[in-house]
This record gives sequence, C-alpha cells and structure tokens, in this order.
Amino acid sequence: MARGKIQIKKIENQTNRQVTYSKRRNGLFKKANELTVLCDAKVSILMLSTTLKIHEYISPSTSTKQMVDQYQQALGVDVWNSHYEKMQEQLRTLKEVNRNLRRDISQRMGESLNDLSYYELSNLMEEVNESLKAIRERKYTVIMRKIETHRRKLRNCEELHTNLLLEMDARQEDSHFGLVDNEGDYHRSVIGFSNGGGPRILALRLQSNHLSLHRGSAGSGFTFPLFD
Amino acid sequence: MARGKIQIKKIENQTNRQVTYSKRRNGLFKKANELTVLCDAKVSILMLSTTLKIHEYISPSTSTKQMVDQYQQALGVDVWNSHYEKMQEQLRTLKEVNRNLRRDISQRMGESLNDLSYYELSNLMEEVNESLKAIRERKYTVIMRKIETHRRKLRNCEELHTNLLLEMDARQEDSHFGLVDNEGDYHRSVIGFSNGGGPRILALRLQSNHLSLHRGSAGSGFTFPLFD
DNA sequence: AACTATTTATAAGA
DNA sequence: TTCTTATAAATAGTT
Repeated sequence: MARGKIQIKKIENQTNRQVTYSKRRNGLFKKANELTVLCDAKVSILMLSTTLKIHEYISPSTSTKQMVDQYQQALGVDVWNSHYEKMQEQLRTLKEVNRNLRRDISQRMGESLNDLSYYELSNLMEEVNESLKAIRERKYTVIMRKIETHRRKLRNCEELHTNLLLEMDARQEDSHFGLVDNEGDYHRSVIGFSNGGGPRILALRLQSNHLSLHRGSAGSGFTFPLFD
Repeated sequence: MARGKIQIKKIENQTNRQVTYSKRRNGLFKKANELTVLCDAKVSILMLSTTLKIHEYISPSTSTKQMVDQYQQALGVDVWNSHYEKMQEQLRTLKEVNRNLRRDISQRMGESLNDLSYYELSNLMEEVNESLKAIRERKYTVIMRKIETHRRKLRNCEELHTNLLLEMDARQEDSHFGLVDNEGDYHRSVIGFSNGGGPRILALRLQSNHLSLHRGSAGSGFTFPLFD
C-alpha cells in the first residue's frame, strides 16, 4: 500500500511481520474507534498474535464482557458453556461425594442406621470397634509420652532443688566468715541454672515446691487412675 | 477521507450514518482479514450498531468462542461472569467442607490421629464409643425384629402344615366314598393358603419341611451363638 | 521511531 | 445498495 504493492499472504520475515502487525493493529484500532464515534456503534476487537500476546480494543461506551454477553444473547450461543458445564459437573460430583461422606460419617456416629441390613450393621460395628482400638492405642501412646516427659522434668527439678539446697547450706555456713566474697558465688550459681537474674529465682523456688508435692503423691511408680 | 475531509464525530444524518457504518465495517473487516493473513494472527471483532444489529469478524483459523476463552484465560479474570464467580465460590466452599468431612471421618476411623491432643483424643474416644453403643443397639433391634418375624412365620407354617395334614387325612378317609365331590374341596382349601395352583403345593411342602428342621435344632427358645 | 512514495479506503455524488 | 472518483488516510520499505 505504499512504496510498492504487497501480496496478502503471510510475511515470512519475522521482524517484518511483527512490525507490520504492530502498525496494522494500530490502524485497525484507529478505524474501529472512528467507526465507534462516527456511527455511534460499539466495537470489540480481540487479537491474538503468534507470540500469544493478546490485544484488545473496546468502544468506550461498553465493555468486552457486555459485548460478549450481548453477542451470546443475540446468537443464542453460550460462549461460556464449556467452562460453565465443566464447573457444573464438578459441583455435581462434589455434592455427591459430600453426601456420601456425610452418610458415612453419620453412620459411624451411630445415626441413620435404619437403612442398614444386619450384615452391614455387623461390618460397621466391627469397623468402629477397630477405630476405637486405634484411638485408644494412640491415646495411650500420647499419655505415655507425656508421663515420660514429666518424669524427666521432675528428675531435673529434683536435681535443681537439691543443688539449690546445697548452695543455701553452703552459703549459710560461709556467711559467718564474710558477705562480700560469697555474694558473687551465690549469683553465679543461680545463674548457672536459670540463666536470668532477679525474678527468676522466685520462679525456680515455686516450681521446685510444686513438683515436690507431686512427687509426694505419686511416688516412684506413677499410677494413672483417670486414664485408660 | 475522500472528496473532502470529515470530522471524527457522530454523523447526525441517519441515512448517511448507516451508509458509512456499512462501508467502514467492510473496510475494518477487510483490514482484519489482511492482518490475519499477513501476520498469522487471530482476530475477533464484534460490532453492535445503533440498530442493535450484531456483526462479527472472526479469523478463519479460530472461533469467537475460542477467542473469548483464550482472552479470559490470559487475563485470568472471570469477573465478568457473576454466575461463574458464584459457582467458583460454591466450589471452594464445597471442597473445604469436603476436606473437613474427610478429616473427621478419617479420625473416626482411627487414622490421622497424630495432630490431636490428649484431650481431643479423649473426646473422640468417648464419641466413638457412644457411636459403637448406638450401632450395637440398632443391631440388637434388627436381630430381635428378625427373630420375631421368623417366629411368626414359623407359627404360620406349622399351622399350615397341621391343616394340610388334616386335609390329607380327611381326603384319604373321604376317598372311599367318591372322588368328584371332594376334589373341589381339596382345591379350595389349598388355594386358601397358597392362592395359586399346581406347583405351589410342592413348594409349600418343601418350605414346611425346611422350617421344621430349623425348629428341631433351635427349640422353642432361640439361641443366637453368632450374634452379639 | 520517522519519513514518504505509493497504495488503499472512503465521502460524496450518482 | 452499489458504482464512481477525488481525495484523505494508511502503510511498505527505507533511513
């Protein structure tokens, strides 16, 4: 159309093609806009290049959505159908699965049993019984681990307590000779256990007390009247 | 653009406007097609005139539906379809519910217990135990009803059997006097129990036999070694 | 991105 | 609507 006529066929030179694409795209959009204004029409253009880039023109008075909606209304063709149908199918399936899950769970909870035969009830009972065993076992594991942890904590605290008592005794004995020297030692020893200062000391004493009460009631071999 | 420059603004003369619309529409479509061929691109044009007529151009290698699908996929926006959005929301919710149900059911089956605390395990165990009780109770109800039904059937059959025997005896006795009169009676009495003819009689006998065997092994008070 | 010779589109008229 | 045609606009090839 300028500096020589061209054949309307694919431009093989890639660079050239992209330049032409860009120029003519602008031309097309400009024409579309002129049409929009001159004729009070609505235009929607979607373009997809070989590089898979999308460009669109849409008349200012409308939107692509509106255009497509009007298009499909006029043509009676649901452009969204494929998506829509897939989603509906998904919804149906999910609802079905959901229903089944609810029925299952309900039966496992001992409800909605009226439709089950004797055979099915037997199977269900067997299964629930197995589940109960599994849960009981897991509970047992958890409580055993807890006990072990507590026992270890207790041993640590006892040790701490003993050490503290020894420290106290030693300090009381030493205090007859002089306060200044031993104040340093006192601090260092406490810090060795609690690695903080001031308020921590009170906390330590309370903890130790608390645990020794436990020890008194439980003895060396624990009993668990509430569990199992 | 010819025979005089024009302003790009709405053409007020209606006829003129429609002529221009038609001409420029063709021009636009021609350009779109050239672009399609020259640059191997895909173009979709939707146009809506003031007279509410829809015109479209679509590159031969694609379809409007496909273009719109690709457009929305590329933009990742489905905002323009409220219905679609609602469905997506629904899907999300359902999936979430589903996940929760699965977790719940899984835990009730004694699986996936690792994340549960001791307290939760206790509650779960209590619940499953309650469920087990409910199922056992239901099972008991079902079996009791079955037994009752069987007992009733048995009683009926015994009665039937007795009546049949009596009939047989009576018939044998009567046969000394004449066959014709009593054949009618015989049929009536059998029909009274089986309301069919011929082959049914054999069936009745077998059933009666079958049940009497049961009675022999179970006695008057049933025992159910397999149940509960 | 800018230029420009040339082609193409099209406004107005028929 | 379509054809004609003078002229505006678009653009291919070049820089």
